[in-house]
Amino acid sequence: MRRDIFQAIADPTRRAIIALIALQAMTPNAIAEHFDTTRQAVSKHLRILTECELIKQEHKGREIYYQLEIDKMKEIDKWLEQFRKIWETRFNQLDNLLATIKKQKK
Amino acid sequence: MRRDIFQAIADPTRRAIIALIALQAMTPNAIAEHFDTTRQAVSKHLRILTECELIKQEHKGREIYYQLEIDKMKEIDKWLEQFRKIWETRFNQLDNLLATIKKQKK
DNA sequence: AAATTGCGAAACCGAAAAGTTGCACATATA
DNA sequence: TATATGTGCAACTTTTCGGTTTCGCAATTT
Repeated sequence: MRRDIFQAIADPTRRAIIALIALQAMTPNAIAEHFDTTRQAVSKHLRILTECELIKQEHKGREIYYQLEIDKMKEIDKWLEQFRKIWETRFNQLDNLLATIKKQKK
Repeated sequence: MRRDIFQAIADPTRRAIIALIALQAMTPNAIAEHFDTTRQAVSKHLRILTECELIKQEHKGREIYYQLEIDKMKEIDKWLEQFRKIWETRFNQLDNLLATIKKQKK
């Protein structure tokens, strides 16, 4: 079982679950109500998300609330960093180009 | 065939390819040299990446250079935005908390 | 023109993933 | 204590995925 964040967010249902509990912690049943699949299927997604520590449980009596581990999401952001550098550089280059053109017009 | 960016970056080889050609456009053969798989396997990954427009081709004679569509990467960044808001808010809350404690000490 | 090179596409295979069904277990309620 | 509720887990099935092999085609090179 590969179990990294990127594989975890590859599934659209899991992305929806993440977005859902980002707003507020929810129980599996409550989460499942938002989807067309069975509770067990959702439960499986929750297990996968838990395994890669994107979410965590909080037991309250017989209910289990799942909440987002927002810090883990930063790892995706961290990976994006290398590309952000590139697109910012390109933007700056464009910026410089525009500045040069402006200067030439004077 | 689902073919979205998140599914595309789920595979570690594809992420490596993306990082590789982010630096400079490369041909399939050149890319394949960096991996332990066959050229055809890499070619398949390239097709998937092309289909979701994360990379694009540039034909030069019989060679095809693949280059990153950096703008498409921004879509991941865009998705992250909703969570960035959350972690920045939490950071500010922590900040406020610390400020309050500091004030109380006075 | 013939051989070589760079490449994509199709067919096939094994492994992994996603979903369903059925069950077990703990907590709460009657 | 018996029953209902909230949940996870294991077994099974179907689908998807990543890889290899084989082939075909176009652009070079000889």
